[in-house]
Amino acid sequence: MSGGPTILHADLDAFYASVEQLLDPALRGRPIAVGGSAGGGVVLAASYEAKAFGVRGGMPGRQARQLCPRLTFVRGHFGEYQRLADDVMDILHSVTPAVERISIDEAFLDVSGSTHLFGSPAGIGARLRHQVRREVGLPISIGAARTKHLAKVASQVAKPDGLVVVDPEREREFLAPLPVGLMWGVGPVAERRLAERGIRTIGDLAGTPSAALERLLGHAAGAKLAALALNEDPRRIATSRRARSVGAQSALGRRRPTPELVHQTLGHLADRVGGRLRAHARAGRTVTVRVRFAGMAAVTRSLTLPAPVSATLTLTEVAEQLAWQALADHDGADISLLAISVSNLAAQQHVQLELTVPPGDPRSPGSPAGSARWALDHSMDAVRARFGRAAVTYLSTARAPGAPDAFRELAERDL
DNA sequence: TCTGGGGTCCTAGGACCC
DNA sequence: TCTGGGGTCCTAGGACCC
Repeated sequence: MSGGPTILHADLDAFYASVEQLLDPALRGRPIAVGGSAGGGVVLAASYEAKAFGVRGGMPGRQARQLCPRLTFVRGHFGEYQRLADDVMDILHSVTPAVERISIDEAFLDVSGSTHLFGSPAGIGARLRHQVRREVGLPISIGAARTKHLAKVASQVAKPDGLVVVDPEREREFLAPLPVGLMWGVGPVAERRLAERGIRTIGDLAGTPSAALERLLGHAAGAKLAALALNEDPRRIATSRRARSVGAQSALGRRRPTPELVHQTLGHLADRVGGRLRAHARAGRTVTVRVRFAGMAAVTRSLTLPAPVSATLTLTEVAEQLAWQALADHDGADISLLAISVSNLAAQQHVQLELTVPPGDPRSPGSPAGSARWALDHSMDAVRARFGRAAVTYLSTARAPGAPDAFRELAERDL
C-alpha cells in the first residue's frame, strides 16, 4: 500500500524565540529566553544560542541565568505567535488538505496525493521550508518518512533548520543508533526504567521482546513502544478531532487557601472554561479539580453529574465543593496551584441540559435562578464577542491570577 | 531549583448490573 | 449459603506530549 515516505512532520524551530528574533533584529544570533508573566517565572522558549548553554523550556528563569549569564529575557508577543503560526499552516495547506495540526507550531502532512502536482515528498519538504523562510521569515525543520513516528523522529534529527528523509529501505539503520528518548511516549520515567535494563538506543529497544517491555512499562505503553520500535505505526493523518476535555489552571506561588482566594481563583477558571464550552455549544458532565500544594504534591477530586453543565456559576460551585474536599484532607497546607477540567463532553443543545440539580433547587434552569444564570452567561458572552474578554466580568472573577490571557489562548486546542 | 498552561491516554480498585 | 464470569461506569493518580 504505502511504499514511499509520504508523511511529513513540520516543526518550527524554537518557535517563540525565533519570532522574537524575527521581530527585533538586535536579538538575532544572541542567547534569548521568552518569559511568561512579568518578572521571574519559567522560560517558555529558548533560542538555539541559549540552548547551547543548556537553557530549556520550562526551566526556572533563575536557573537559566546561572547557566547563561548573558541571557536576554524578553516578554512574549503572544498575538504575533498565533498570527505567524497560522500563516505557516496556510503554507502547509497549499500542498495538501491532509494537514493535522498537533500544536501551535507543529503539524503532520500526508502528501501521497500531492506528488503528481508538486513532485517527490523530499521535494515538497524542501519547497515548504523555503516558502516558510521566504514568506514568513522563520526556520522550520521537516522530516519525511513512511509513518508518523518516523517522520517525527526525522524532524527532530533534522533540527535546527533542516530536512531529513527516511528511505523506507533504511528505517532500521536510521533508528538503531538514536536514543530511546526520541521515541514518542518515552519520557523521563520510561527512559530511566529502560536504562536500568541496559536499553539505551532504539536498536536496543527493537531487540527487546514485547512481553518484556510490557512488564517494564505496563501493558499498553509496552506494546505500543514495541510496535513503534519495529516501525509498525498504524496512525493516520486526522485533520480534525473533537476535544475530550477542557480545562484551565492558575499557578499561585505559595498561598494560604482562604475562602476568598479559592472562590476568586476557581470563579475565574470556571469563567474561562465555561465560556469556551458555550462558545462551541458544548458542555460536560464530569468536573475535576486539581489542587497542588506548596511542596508540588497534587491531588484531584472529581464529580460526575447526571447532565452536562457549562454555566459559569454552576461550574464554580461544583469546583469549590471539590476543592474543599481535597483541602480538608490536607489540613492547613499552603497551595501553589488550582485547576478545573471538564470532561465527558457532549453537545449542548438547549437550556434543559443544565439540569444538574433537583427541580426546585435555585440552581435548576427550571427555576428562576437557573434561567438567570443562562441569561447572564449568554449576555456576557455576547458582550465579549463584540468588545473583548475584558469588557465585562463577574465581580468575583475580576482579578485574573497567573499568566496573561493571550498566552493561555496559545495553548488552547480546538473544541 | 522548588516549575506555566493546555491537553491525551492508561491503570487499578470499587460499585453495580446481568 | 456460597459461588461464576463479563461488562460498564466512576474516581484517583500518573506518565507523557506540546
